[in-house]
Amino acid sequence: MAKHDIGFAAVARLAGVSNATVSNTLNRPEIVAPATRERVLAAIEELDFVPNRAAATLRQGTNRLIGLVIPDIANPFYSAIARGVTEAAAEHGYTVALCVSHDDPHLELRHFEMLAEHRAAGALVAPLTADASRLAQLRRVGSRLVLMDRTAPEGTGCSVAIDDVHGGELAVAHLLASPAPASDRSIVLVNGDLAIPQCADRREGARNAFIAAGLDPDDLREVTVDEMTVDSGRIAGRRIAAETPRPTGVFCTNDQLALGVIRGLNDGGLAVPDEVSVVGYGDLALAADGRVPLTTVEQPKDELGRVAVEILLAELGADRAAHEHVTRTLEPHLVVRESAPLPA
Amino acid sequence: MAKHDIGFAAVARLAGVSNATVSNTLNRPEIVAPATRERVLAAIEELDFVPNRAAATLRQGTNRLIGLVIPDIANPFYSAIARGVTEAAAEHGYTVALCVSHDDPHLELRHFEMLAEHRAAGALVAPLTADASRLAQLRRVGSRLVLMDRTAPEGTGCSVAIDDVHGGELAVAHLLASPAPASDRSIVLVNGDLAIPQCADRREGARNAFIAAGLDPDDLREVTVDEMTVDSGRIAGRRIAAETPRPTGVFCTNDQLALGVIRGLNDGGLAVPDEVSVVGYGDLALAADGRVPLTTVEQPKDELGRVAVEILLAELGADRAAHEHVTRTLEPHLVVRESAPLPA
DNA sequence: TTGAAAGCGCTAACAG
DNA sequence: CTGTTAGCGCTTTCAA
Repeated sequence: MAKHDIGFAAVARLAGVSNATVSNTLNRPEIVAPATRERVLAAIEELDFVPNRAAATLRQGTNRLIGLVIPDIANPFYSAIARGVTEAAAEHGYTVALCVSHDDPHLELRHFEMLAEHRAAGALVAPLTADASRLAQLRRVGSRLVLMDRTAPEGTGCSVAIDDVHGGELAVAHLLASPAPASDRSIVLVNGDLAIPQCADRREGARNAFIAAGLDPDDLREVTVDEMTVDSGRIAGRRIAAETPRPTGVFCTNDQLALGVIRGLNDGGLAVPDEVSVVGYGDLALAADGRVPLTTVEQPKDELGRVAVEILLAELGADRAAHEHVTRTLEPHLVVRESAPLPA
Repeated sequence: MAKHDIGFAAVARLAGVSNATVSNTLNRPEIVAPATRERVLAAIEELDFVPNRAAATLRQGTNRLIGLVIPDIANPFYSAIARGVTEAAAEHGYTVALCVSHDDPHLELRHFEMLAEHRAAGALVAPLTADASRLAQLRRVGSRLVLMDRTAPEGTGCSVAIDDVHGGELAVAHLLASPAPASDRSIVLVNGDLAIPQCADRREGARNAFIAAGLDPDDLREVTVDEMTVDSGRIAGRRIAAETPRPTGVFCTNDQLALGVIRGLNDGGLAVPDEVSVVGYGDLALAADGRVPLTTVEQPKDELGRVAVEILLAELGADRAAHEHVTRTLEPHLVVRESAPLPA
């Protein structure tokens, strides 16, 4: 990279010091006499010297590199996390290695091997499937891991997650709060596979909202879709429009689904929000700009990424043995838009 | 990362070979006798040995690491590129360092310094602003660069771009092709700042379409917005709805703008596509799912990323001096949806 | 086909 | 506060 590869030796010679002093000016400037420091810095400038991190990594056994392992960078949920991660990492002088797993265990493992070869300081992982054995496999690599958007089982490691139970509760409480008495309301939950922890949590929150309102959670009507996409949402929306009693509110566990449901409801002759309110989840960019701006639960994705970095760095600082695993939970917020306005 | 840091020496001892042979087994297996190779591999397995890339990098002076430098990873255009880049890089055994510049020249420079310290093989850069001096500064770092979504000036380096002139032409040709004779049509271009090369190119394409249809390009009506957002689009849409003659088609140079324009047009009492057709640009996820599915120009973003990686790797393979700079141009495609349907 | 040996550039004791 | 020194683990001639 640097033209003619210059090392500490050349800088030291030009500055008239030893290379230990060059190292110190770079890594612990405070212990170097100001005058010496100036001379070294001048020599560095003069020679266009670029320190070689590979050498430092080799010597120290660890690299200021963090792996970010996610299923898909084009998915806005993950790319928002990635933004938080890159910002926080840059602030701390760490480089981020972007590893996209496409949720392929083989690929994911290869990424971990690469990170290990680079002697990465650790990795932030957002696994799509909860497969415990895979996570165990990951930890086996020995690297420090922080799980994102998933809670690590009992002291197996650090993690940051979003409180989806609370998010589900916010959504349904809002649907229940509208003018008519709660008992007259009929709410439908459109959800994905309950094996996905997020789906199960959001449902639990929805049921909690019923309980808090003095209703029987089993009165929550549920529709399950195979894929959490606009298209399946639309099909679900049509079906819901045809059912009786006509629902007063629909909570979809993601925004794509909600967008589809609104269309499906419209297809079936129901107006949103005039006849039915719809709440989504996730607050994707498309939420605000759909045919009806979506009321949705906003997840602090940026913060999730930032916090993951901070937890990892804290873990690195701690004594290997002394370290207590940390689990942080972030709170989502309701963003009220037209698809489910505030009660009048 | 590896438990107790094992090196070639330990593997060599266990396999009863020298460490040169271990190195060869890993890097040039074909020159090692099969029996020997087996023994080495077994020892590696046995010891859970993870090679140390820092050592290799130190020795070789270069790292199998590619920097991806973009203004914003949460922007779907860039995250789509990132997907192509990570896929292609992984296929070639390269690691991707994600560097988000927020279009801050300082930050960008710091990222380049980091890449240089890591002895990265090169960097793929998508600069938001075309500032030539900044690009020159980047090349000064000495690293191999490939510009993305921008054409490198005359032999200054490699680049991959999308043919936005052609894209603009596709969009307006489609608007002009609808049933009524071309001469009865009135087209409005809603565009951002012409100082942005993409905006200028798309406009040029739009004018080319007029010429191709035998019309005077100066008859293309133009509206310029400050920001290319949904909100400014909406304002522009309202203004356009109030103008006479009423336009038959509107071409917006990005999808956010198009979404806003549709709303603004609706606000002004014009139905899309019944009274006015609207074409966007970019084919973001939100294009398909807005209030009216958007006809738009799809940019091959994934491919842009993949091609950038390939160009970089080709450049690395070539002799430093012998290398000819490569400029590739990718063709966009029109995706026809409801906002501007095919002529009946 | 395999081995011996010389560093790559940096850090971290330790001594001065 | 600064210098000396001994590697970190790998690649790469050069010989055998």
